[in-house]
Amino acid sequence: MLTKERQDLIVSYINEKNAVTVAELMEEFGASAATIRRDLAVLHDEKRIIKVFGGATSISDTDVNTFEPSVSAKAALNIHEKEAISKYAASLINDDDFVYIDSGTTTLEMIKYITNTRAKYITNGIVHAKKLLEKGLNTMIIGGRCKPTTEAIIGPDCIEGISKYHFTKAFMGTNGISLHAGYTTPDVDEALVKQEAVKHAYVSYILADHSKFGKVSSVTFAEIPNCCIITDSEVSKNYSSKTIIKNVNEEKK
Amino acid sequence: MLTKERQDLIVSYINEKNAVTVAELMEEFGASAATIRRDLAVLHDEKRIIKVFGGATSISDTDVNTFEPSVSAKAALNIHEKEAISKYAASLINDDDFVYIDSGTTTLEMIKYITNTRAKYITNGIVHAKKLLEKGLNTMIIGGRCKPTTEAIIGPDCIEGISKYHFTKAFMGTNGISLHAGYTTPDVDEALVKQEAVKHAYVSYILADHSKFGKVSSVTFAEIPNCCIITDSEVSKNYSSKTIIKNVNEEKK
DNA sequence: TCACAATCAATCAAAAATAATCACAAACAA
DNA sequence: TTGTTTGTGATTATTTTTGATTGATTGTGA
Repeated sequence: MLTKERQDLIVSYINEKNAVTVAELMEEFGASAATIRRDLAVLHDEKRIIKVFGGATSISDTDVNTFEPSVSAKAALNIHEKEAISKYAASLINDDDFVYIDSGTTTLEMIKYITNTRAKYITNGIVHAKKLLEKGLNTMIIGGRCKPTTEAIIGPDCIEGISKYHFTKAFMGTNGISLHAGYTTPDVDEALVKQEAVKHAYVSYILADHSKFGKVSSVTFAEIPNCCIITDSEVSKNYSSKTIIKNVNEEKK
Repeated sequence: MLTKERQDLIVSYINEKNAVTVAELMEEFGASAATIRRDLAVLHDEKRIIKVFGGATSISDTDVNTFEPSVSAKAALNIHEKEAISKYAASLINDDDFVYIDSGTTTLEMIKYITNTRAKYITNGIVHAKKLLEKGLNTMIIGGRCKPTTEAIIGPDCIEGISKYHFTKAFMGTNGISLHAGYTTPDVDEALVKQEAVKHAYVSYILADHSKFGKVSSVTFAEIPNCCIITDSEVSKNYSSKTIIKNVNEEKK
């Protein structure tokens, strides 16, 4: 049997079973443990499966408890909520807007629904820039150091780059929203970038589903009143007294 | 049996079976292993099958890479030459180098072969940045306007960004090399970016297969003596008198 | 906490597969 | 005819894959 063939079959097998042990795969394919482990290692690198201690699991079976899941794994969470939020956010873009799009999965989802081709777009997400380009939009990217896990652009060069511009609208992701800590994110470098972006935007929108409320991450990048929150369901009135809250479910009715 | 005829049959056979070994094809077509392998190599270059260790698989069951450049058709030309050039170029990178990687398909190919994880990398290609990140390399990206077709970053912000840095090595692509017009490219904006990159690099390497020689495109971005050409076969001695020419075929001996 | 078992990564040698080279034969052109 | 090109098979050195071994790491239960 071809090496490639066996690896393809292993992926199918794992996707069907959702989780398998090395011993199980040895039995199934008649190969040694070393070979199976090597296969799992390359398939893991190719992001076709997820290698775990003792075996492997399919990609869709994501682990929700990781500190900061990789872009692909994280994207699976709260799909419907994100979709509604993203669609509404995209509809806010007008002609002649100069739009900043923050890195992150929520804002990436939003790009799918952007229809305005007359606005100008700028982002610090590598994947975001590519998606914008594929839609034929007028796209710019901020320069700087690239963070491996989230594929976001960060660092002093990035902040300096942002400081030259003045956006009419900024669409931001966040990891936590709380009354006393404001908008927070786990990475200090990303927080600095977000902070600068919000500072240079006429209006900043925070895209966040209900699960983000009450959470606090390591670093604050903006205070609650500085941004307009776009979320999917009712939240504490404490937030609405300080900023405009667009409840997407209500909007759709 | 005609060579061409046999190759067509091999493609059909592989498409039907999805994956076959060389031994299987020897049996089926009564040819030697050498002949079968030659056929597979040809068919692989023609993108009609995918050659793997031990045999071949059909094109259809390839993993759909979500981030492949749409230029795949164009990229099929001069595969072996580009591969040899790319490998050699990648081998030039040392620890502590600050490497600029120009946008374009040749330099994208080169990233595959980069092994040095201690060097720092910076690029104006969006896909390039993503590939570098996926390899776990220390990656930066230049900011600026994004050009839709080539997914390259260009414009005044890009040039200003480059001007802040000093690269130890720059790896550049080109559309034409000629004695009187120097290195040329069709797009004015891209030319300006390339010009600035060469200006800020201690050594600039031009990656170009033999087909680029004698060609002239719209805009010149550097003169012949300013860069070191890495190419695949002998070219006019007029070039070698003005710069170092690394003949990859000779290098391999 | 500890010990123990299971699992893993690194290494090595053997086997399999490959690429490069050579020589031969058939097809072709002058 | 003669010389050249093209395809083929055999040979050989190199590369890839594989399974076994070993020492390190991880998870489990006392």
